[in-house]
Amino acid sequence: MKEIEKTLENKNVRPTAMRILIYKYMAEKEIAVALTDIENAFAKSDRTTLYRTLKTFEEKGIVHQIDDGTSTTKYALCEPGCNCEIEQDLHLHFHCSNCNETVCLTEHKIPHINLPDGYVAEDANLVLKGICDKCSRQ
Amino acid sequence: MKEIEKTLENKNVRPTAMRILIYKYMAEKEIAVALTDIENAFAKSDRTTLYRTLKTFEEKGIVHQIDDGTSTTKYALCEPGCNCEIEQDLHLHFHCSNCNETVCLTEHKIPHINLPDGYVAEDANLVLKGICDKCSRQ
DNA sequence: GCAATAAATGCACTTCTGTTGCATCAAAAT
DNA sequence: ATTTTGATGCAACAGAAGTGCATTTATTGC
Ligand SMILES: [Mn+2]
Ligand SMILES: [Mn+2]
Ligand SMILES: [Zn+2]
Ligand SMILES: [Zn+2]
Repeated sequence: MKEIEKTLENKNVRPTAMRILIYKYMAEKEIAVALTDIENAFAKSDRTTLYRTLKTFEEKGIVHQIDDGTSTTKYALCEPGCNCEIEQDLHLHFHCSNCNETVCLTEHKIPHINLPDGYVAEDANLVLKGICDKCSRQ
Repeated sequence: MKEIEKTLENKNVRPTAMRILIYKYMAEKEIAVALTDIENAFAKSDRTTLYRTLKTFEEKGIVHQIDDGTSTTKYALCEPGCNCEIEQDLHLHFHCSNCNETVCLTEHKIPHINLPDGYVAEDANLVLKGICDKCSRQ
């Protein structure tokens, strides 16, 4: 608990009760979560607050946004040592079409791509879809 | 015009007036288009019809859907010879953060990725974001 | 501690995109 | 010509994202 407070403070985010709860929630899940997931997890919560909390977390490099191809944006805690604010950590993401969960594969970086002349890449998003390890082992 | 009719018929899609217009519109643009783009291009058009037309086109392998990370789904005509219905053509897409246009880079296939044990990939989406050739030459 | 100030939260409401149900219209088959 | 099928148009809905403003809570300077 004190741990989380310190983490937030280190990132210049005031550790309010709600923020600590959200951080804790995300830390316990190993999968990426949507705004609605958090909303459902905390009955007594306001969507806007959660929304703005995630936005703040993202701006301060505490979480990163994931576009997994479903229509809902997901979020996941950044790895310790990740410097999202400064430069993107271009790892890939996996979305399971069976359990609908999305995970960060932080060890798997997006390979460098040679683009046609004139194109300058600044960011990249690679999402693989299929069956995740949990689902395939059943 | 007759060309388009034949193309549609070959894909088992009845060449109605609206469908021919939509196909023509997409063929003239070299960039991926959103439902709203088509809607705006044809004053006298109904969103639902356009929506269902794109859906039909996709099912019949005439267009493919593109998730470029903006909140709106884009569509682009499939290359002649592309067999989307049977197996995905996993080329990459480029989204320009300056002009906001998305293009297919059909020559650039998504590289094979080695996944951790248990993960089975069936589909992949790779979008590069940055400055496109048109914008970088200015 | 207390007033002034700034930040965080909660509520209401809006916009945008995608989607469905159902009635109507047009085309194809018998 | 009648039946049947497919396409279109209107209306309404759902989900996610985002904004404005009032209120509450925390922080700062005195
Ligand atoms: Mn991630
Ligand atoms: Mn494409
Ligand atoms: Zn799974
Ligand atoms: Zn551009």
